[in-house]
Amino acid sequence: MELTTAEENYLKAIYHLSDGGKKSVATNDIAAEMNTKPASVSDMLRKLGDKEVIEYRKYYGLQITETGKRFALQTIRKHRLWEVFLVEKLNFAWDEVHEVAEQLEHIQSTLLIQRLDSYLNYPKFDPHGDPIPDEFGDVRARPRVQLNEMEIDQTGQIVAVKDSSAAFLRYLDKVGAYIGARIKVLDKVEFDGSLEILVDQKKTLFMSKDVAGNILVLQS
Amino acid sequence: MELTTAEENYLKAIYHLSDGGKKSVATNDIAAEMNTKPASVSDMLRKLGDKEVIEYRKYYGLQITETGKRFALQTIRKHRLWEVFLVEKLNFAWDEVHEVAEQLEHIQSTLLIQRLDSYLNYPKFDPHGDPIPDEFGDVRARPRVQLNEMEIDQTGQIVAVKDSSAAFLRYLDKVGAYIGARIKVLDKVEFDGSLEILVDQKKTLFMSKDVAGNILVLQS
DNA sequence: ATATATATTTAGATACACCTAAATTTAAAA
DNA sequence: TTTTAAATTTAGGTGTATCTAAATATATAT
Ligand SMILES: [Mn+2]
Ligand SMILES: [Mn+2]
Ligand SMILES: [Mn+2]
Ligand SMILES: [Mn+2]
Repeated sequence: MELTTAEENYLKAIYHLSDGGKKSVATNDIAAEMNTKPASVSDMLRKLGDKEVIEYRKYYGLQITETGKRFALQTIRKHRLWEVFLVEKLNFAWDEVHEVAEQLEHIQSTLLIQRLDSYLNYPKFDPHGDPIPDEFGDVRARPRVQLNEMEIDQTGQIVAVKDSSAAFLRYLDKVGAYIGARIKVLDKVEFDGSLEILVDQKKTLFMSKDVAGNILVLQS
Repeated sequence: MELTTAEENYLKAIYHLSDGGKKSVATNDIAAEMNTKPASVSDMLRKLGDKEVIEYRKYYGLQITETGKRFALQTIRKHRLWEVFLVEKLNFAWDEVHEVAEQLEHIQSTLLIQRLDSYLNYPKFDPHGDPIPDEFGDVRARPRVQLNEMEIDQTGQIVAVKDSSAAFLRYLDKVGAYIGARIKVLDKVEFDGSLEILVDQKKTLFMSKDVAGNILVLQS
C-alpha cells in the first residue's frame, strides 16, 4: 500500500503526538500541529482509518495501528537520515535542515535510503539528537531527562533538543550549548526555576526554566 | 512565482520537445511524452499560458517564453545535479538514476542546490553526458554528432547518449561502450547502416544504425 | 439534570491534476 | 471545393487536499 505525501505527514504528526502510539490523539491537536483546520483533519482521519493505519472512532480520538507505526517510523527514518546528510555532507546548520528534510522524506526509493544510510555510515542519531529508526523501524532510545528537572551538582551530557525550531537552535548556538556538551548544574533559582550550568568544565551559562525544559540530558 | 510539480514536469517536457525553445510543440506530442491524454494537456497549457511561461494560441501549438525557459532550465539543472550525486556518491548505476531524479528535481531550496553543486565540485555534465545548466541557466553545449552519421576512419570520443532508458544503458554496459570512450569507425554496412567500431584502440564492436543513432560523439 | 461551552463532524466550495466522451477546429484528400 | 481525417479543445466527472459555515455530539458547569 502507498501513502500520499499528505497522509505521510499526518501519520508522522499522529505518531509524535501519541508519543509513539501510547496515547490517543485529539483532532484539534493534530490541526494545531499541522497548521490546518479541524475539519480537514476529520476528512483525513476517515481516509487514514479506511487505510487501516489508524483505528478511528468518530468523536473519540484515534489510536495508531501497528501498520501505521511502521509507516510513520519509515518516514521519520528518512527525515532524520536526510537531516544528517544535509549537516554532515552539505554543511547545513542544524537550524536550516528541517524544511528541506520535510520535503526529502517523501522521496520514494528504498534503494536511495539504503544507499544514503550506508553513505552516512549508519548514523544512530540526527543533528538534533533524535534517534534514527533502522530499516525495520526499531529505535534504540536513550534514557534522557529534561535539564530543568536535574538537581544542583548533577552532571551529564546534552544528547538532544525537544524544540527544533530555528529560533531555539540559534539561541543555543549563540550561548554555546551543543549536542555532546558535558554539563553540570551549578545552581537553580527557586523563584522561577532558572538554572546556572557549567559547560565543558569551563563556561558558565544562565538559562530560563523554559529553555532548560527543551534540552535533553543523558545523566552520568 | 511558483510552479507546481506537474507544471515543472510539463515545462521540462515542452523545453525538450521544442529543442530548447526553437520549435513549436504539439499537444499530442506532449501527451505522448508525458504519458497523459491530450485533454489533460490542453488543461495544463491554458494554465501555463496564464502563468506566462508559454505563449499559447488555441489549436496552434505553443512557444516557450524566456521566463518559461528559465524555469525549465532550473529544473533540468536540479535533475542532472541529483543524477551526478546518485552516481558519484551513492553508487547508483547510470540506468538507475532517472526515476529518483525525477522526484528529487522538485525539492524546493536554492541553498540545497547551491550546496549540492559545490559538494559535487560543480560538474558540467550528468552521467548521460548531458550538460548541466549553471545557476543562471547558461548551458555550455559541446558540438556532438550521432555515431551513425560518422564516416569510416573518423575518430572521436563518446560524450553522451540520446536515449537514457535503462534498457539502452544496460545494453551499452554489456557491450562495453561508455561515456569517455575513444572510438573509431572501422566499417559501415551500406545495406542497413550498421557499424563496426573500435573502442579504446583494443575492442571491436558491431552495432545497429539504431543503436549508433543514440550515441553522441565529439569528433577529433 | 439541564444548560452551556467545547470539540468534532458534516455540508458545501474551491483548486489541482487527471480521465472519457463529445464537440469543434484545422489540415489533408478526393 | 467539398468531404474526410486528424488534432485539439470543451464538457462533465473523479479523487485528493484544503477551506468556511453550520450541525451535532461530548464534556463541563450551574
Ligand atoms: Mn513532510
Ligand atoms: Mn531532527
Ligand atoms: Mn519530475
Ligand atoms: Mn540524465
